[in-house]
Amino acid sequence: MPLSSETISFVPERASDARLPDGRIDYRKVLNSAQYEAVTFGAGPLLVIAGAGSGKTRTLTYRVARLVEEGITPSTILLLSFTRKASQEMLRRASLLLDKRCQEVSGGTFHSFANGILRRFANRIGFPQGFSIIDRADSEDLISLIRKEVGSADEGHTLPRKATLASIFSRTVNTGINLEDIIYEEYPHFSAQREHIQQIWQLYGTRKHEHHFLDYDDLLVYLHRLLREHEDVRERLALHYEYLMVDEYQDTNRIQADIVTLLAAPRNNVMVVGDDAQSIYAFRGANFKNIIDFPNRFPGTRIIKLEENYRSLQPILDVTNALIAPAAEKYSKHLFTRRSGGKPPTLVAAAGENAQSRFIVREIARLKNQGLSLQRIAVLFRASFHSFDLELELSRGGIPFVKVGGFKFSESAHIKDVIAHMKILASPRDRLSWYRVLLLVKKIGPQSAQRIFEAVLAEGKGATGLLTAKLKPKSNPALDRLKELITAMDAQPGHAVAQQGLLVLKYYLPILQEHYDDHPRRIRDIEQLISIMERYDERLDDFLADMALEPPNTAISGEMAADPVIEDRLTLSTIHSAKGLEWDTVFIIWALDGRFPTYQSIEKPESMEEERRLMYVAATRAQHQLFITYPQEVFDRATQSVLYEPSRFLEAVPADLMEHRFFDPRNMS
DNA sequence: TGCGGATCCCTTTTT
DNA sequence: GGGATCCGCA
Repeated sequence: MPLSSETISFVPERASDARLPDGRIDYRKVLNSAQYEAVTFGAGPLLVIAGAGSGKTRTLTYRVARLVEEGITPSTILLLSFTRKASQEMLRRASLLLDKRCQEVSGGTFHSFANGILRRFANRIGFPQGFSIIDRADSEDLISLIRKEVGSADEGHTLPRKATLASIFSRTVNTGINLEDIIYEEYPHFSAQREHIQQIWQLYGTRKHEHHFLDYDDLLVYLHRLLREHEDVRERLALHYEYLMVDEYQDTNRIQADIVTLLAAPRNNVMVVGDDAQSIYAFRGANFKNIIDFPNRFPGTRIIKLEENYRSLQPILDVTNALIAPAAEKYSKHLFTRRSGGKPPTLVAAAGENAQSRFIVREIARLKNQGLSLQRIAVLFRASFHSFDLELELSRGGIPFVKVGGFKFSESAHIKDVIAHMKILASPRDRLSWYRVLLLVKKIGPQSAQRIFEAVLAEGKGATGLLTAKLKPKSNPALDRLKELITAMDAQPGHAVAQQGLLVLKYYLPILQEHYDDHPRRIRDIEQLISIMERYDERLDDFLADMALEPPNTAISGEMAADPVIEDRLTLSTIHSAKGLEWDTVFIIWALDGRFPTYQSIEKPESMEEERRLMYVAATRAQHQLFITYPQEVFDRATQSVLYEPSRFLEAVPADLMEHRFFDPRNMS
């Protein structure tokens, strides 16, 4: 588990410190005046602008405790946050403050909340037999099938790749801008193909509907539609949820803001918390103007600013304030701290990529010798692949780490393969999963897969239809093995999820060994997946929904990362996945112009603003020590150019606020 | 029709 | 360095 030190440093107040004589929590004593005001705010709309490290989580936690303490029924409080982990953590802390009633507070991500509601009202949205959630990879696979059908009849032009198509589609859904305009504005090089793209888009919608698939965006779209078009449902929900709280409001998109508005009316007991300076999800349709517009949506909004920073020492805060100063943000804040002392952050120019990695390894070894535990250190980067070289050096140096963000465990081919076998039992009409399963069988290619799928469908008996369907090549030993698997899984008493997983593993093992040289590692991954399955008993649908909505966010790579015995590990994380967390010591690597900011964003002013906020988010994770490093000269394949300038965002930081160093392992002893 | 090999492309962040 | 695509062979 990627433990942030925040998890560790949160010490629930000792009863004697934090209680009034009558045993109630003494909020005034443990909160500053702005936090206190937010926590004790009564009814109506409330906007809390919470600067980095200003006790945002603390404020939400105490507010939950306070509402429950006042007698509000916990399940009528709805806490929407960015990750399920974040909301669980808040409820856990609230429980420590008050009691376990806080665990009954409703909460989760927008997507998981939507999933729950839509399952209850599936008949209202046209899916009386339910639906399955497809993740980004599934959605790309579906798009890819359609893409092949539509083909590109035009001479010389090629259609965008599946991933690009998926991004275009998601963008139009989440921003509400129509497809043509998205293409013209953001993908002008595909303008000539816009009619084909439009066609794929329409077919994608039809196919999803036929298969009862909802992709991530659909969860929000259908929830929105449900609330808008079924007033009785909206009213029921709005009456049920007396108090709404939304964390990280700066990262919501238009649909999410509308959902909040619909759920809140007419009481409008809605509290949103966020920081416009930390908005980093515009690429997925988030619009930080939501937070600016909140008071317009909810007239009479009380605005509270949390401006005292409890996280970072003054020298770090000086640097982060300088980093964000040039940003065109709307809610101005003046972050200050009473935590003086500490050294200025260090800016390190390394001789090259590997020198940068070696610097990190050397520095971390030094910190560890000084007694700092690895759990309290993180290395942050813009893109997942930026840590590859460092991962090798860390392994070589014997420093255990966990990597968060980027490619996920659940996205790797072998995990998807195993899950596809479970899915064909749960939803036998799922074409994607059938194709995936069938293509793994020897001698079966796309043509046969399609025929077999149609034949099974025609049997109308679920996955076991494969046993009776008449298939062309009469004998195929490999296919017979698949039939045996389906028989065995179907015969599983009660269909215990983990038992089915074990059957799949046994069947899949030879395929895995043939396909991958690194099968031992992949087998371990699957075993880990099976241990996750054990938590679900016989609830296969829940398991599959959770794998799509809340997959484990840690990427497994390398021996060190996979060893469960080692507790104290360094965290490697994308900046996006580090949001909301904090560590004693933070390293930001690849602060090199062209990498961070990425070369893709350099020509786009809005993207550059977002990159700047990312740098701000990264730097504000540090409590006591901050290192920013960049390799001095690197050849970049993508742009065919040499990158050598430090990140332009560093120009905003006066030279005397940082200590400047140069590192070349060849010149060191 | 399946499959392996060669070649040309682009390479971010996540629910 | 990986995916999409094309081509030739079984």
